[in-house]
Amino acid sequence: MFEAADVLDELNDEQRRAATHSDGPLLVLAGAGTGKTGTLVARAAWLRAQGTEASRILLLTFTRRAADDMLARVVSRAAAGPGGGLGTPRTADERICGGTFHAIAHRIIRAHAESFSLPPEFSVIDPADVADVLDVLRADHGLVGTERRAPRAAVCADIYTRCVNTQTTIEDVVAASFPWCRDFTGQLAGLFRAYVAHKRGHALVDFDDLLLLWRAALADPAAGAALRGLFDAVLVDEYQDVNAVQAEIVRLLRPDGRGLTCVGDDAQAIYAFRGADPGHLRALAGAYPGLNVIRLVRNYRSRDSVLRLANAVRPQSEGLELELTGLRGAGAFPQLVRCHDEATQAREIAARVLDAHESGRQLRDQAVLVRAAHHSDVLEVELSARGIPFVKFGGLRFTEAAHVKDFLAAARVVANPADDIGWFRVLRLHEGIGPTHARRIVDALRLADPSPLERWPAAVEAVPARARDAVSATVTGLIGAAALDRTADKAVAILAALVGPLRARYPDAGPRIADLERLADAAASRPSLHEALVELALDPPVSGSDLAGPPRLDDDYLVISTIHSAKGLEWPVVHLPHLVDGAVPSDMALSSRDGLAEERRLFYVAVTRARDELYLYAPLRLHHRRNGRDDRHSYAQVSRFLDARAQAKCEIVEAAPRQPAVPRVAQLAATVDAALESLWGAG
DNA sequence: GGTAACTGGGTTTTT
DNA sequence: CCCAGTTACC
Repeated sequence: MFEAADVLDELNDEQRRAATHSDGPLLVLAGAGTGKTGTLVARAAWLRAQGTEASRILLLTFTRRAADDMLARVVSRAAAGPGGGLGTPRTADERICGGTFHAIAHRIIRAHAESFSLPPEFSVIDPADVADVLDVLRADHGLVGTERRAPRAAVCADIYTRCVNTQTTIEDVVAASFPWCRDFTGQLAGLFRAYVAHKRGHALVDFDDLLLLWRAALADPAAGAALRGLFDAVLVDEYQDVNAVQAEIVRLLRPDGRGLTCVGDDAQAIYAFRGADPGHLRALAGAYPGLNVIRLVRNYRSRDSVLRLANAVRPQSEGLELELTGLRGAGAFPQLVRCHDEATQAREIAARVLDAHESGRQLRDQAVLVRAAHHSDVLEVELSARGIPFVKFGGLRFTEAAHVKDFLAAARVVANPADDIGWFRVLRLHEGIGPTHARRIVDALRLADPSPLERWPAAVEAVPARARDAVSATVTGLIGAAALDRTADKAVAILAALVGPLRARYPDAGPRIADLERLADAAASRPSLHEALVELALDPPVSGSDLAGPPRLDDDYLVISTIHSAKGLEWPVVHLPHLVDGAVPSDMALSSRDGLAEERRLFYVAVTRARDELYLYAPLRLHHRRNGRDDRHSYAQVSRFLDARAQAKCEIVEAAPRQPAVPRVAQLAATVDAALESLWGAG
């Protein structure tokens, strides 16, 4: 049914050794652009050719996009031969089980909710919801700012998730990463206990719980054997970005290492801030004595000129050294454009984007990669002014927009009436309902007891008179939605229930409601509202245009992305702005050694996204919004990562500010004021 | 007492 | 743009 030979023919020797490695544990150290994805796809294909059923191969990836990409490639090779097949598989046994750790964990937990004694209607809450829960509980635990400033809810949530993902005690996490919260360690412990109890009482599951529950089920003597037995082979991509819990899940899935393949590159570890630790990659050799290590160093992506800079920037790491060798010829030197200020930088980028476009590149062959989402603000204005279309990835997400959160909260209430955070948000949407009233109403519903919806007629007494009609209408609408069967009908009914309060709340309600109509459409195609909600929480649309439907093939636009979101991707032309200390590396990371090391890896990831042309920009005068007038700008240094050795691999260009076309006029405002004075008359 | 409206200061990266 | 803190209204 399937020819592995075709796939293997396209591989080099090391790749083929990795793809056809027999049974024991395998670690593939794959530098950037060395064909890691192709190798993993080939390995999955080879395993199938050896007789492993597709559904018994588990592929764990870092993003949903990476999983879909690889699954499609495996299938297209099997179903349509090399190069063919755009469709996704329809038959279950053709399908490899693939996704992020969180998505797979969710799938397993949802399927076995009863075995894990979870209510089947449990809600999955995102980090913002976690902060909302903590914000409510905070008051009971001596964490409201009175004499000394207590950590805010979002900070508490960060500490909590850090403890979980690194499996470290509060004392150690606070001491290492949140020293200003040291005085509150005791209160935080109480808060976290209450938070866990609250989640269990209201059928809430957060992102961390998904991993913890999967791990606990795997560690259970009875359930573990059954869950392990679901798979014969486990392939893990981007292993340098796993956290302690994920590493243990992998261990529990393949305790003896048979059928385990991990792929990673510790120079590309960029998720320490959320508990990932490339130490788990290095620890694999100790965990599996028979571990086979294969290095991929032949780079198929970038020109030598780009690779020379990449190698100069790449951090050194003990034991896992790796120097990339190019195969695509020399290429032009990367340009380092020293810009007078940010406006100059924006003009220089726009000019080079247009140059490349005129010499035959499509806009979508180019990307601008930034450290922080707001780094492209000035550029976006410049691009709009010049009529250059662009799409932005990363940064603020569609699901973080207020009205989207409102809709998701209402949908969660319908799916899981015990979801107090959802109730809270829906109630507060109404005029005249603040935190206190919302809490009273939620208390009156007694969500922890069975069937809170039936208690609504009594709870309505807790609504202040002037808001009663509006709130009643909304809740009645939601109760009606809960009674419907089809997902599509539910979604429509939920939106209908919200239209009134949304119009009252938002002056620009029209476009917001239009957004939600598309969201309701998207949710309607899912088998259940539950699945739709979790998919949205776990894998939110990355840009507002995502829900507008697939982009037309003739649409051409420049990509703007955070470096984090650009991981694993490549473009023929890459522009890297803001290469000054304070931005790259971020000033948030300057104080710690580890932080700085991660920033360097991030820069390495950015540089290695480029295939042919790489442009680096350093705006040397930055504006600041300060209260004082004197302090309008400061001077920046070219990023410390672009030291003399790295700059030697670049062509250096000076970009001066545009000369003003009109001569400077002194005291212009004084002239105007004097003219105005004549209007006020002689007093 | 509880809410809305205003103001001033701050902003990393994401499953 | 979003949050916290303050003030002014019901």
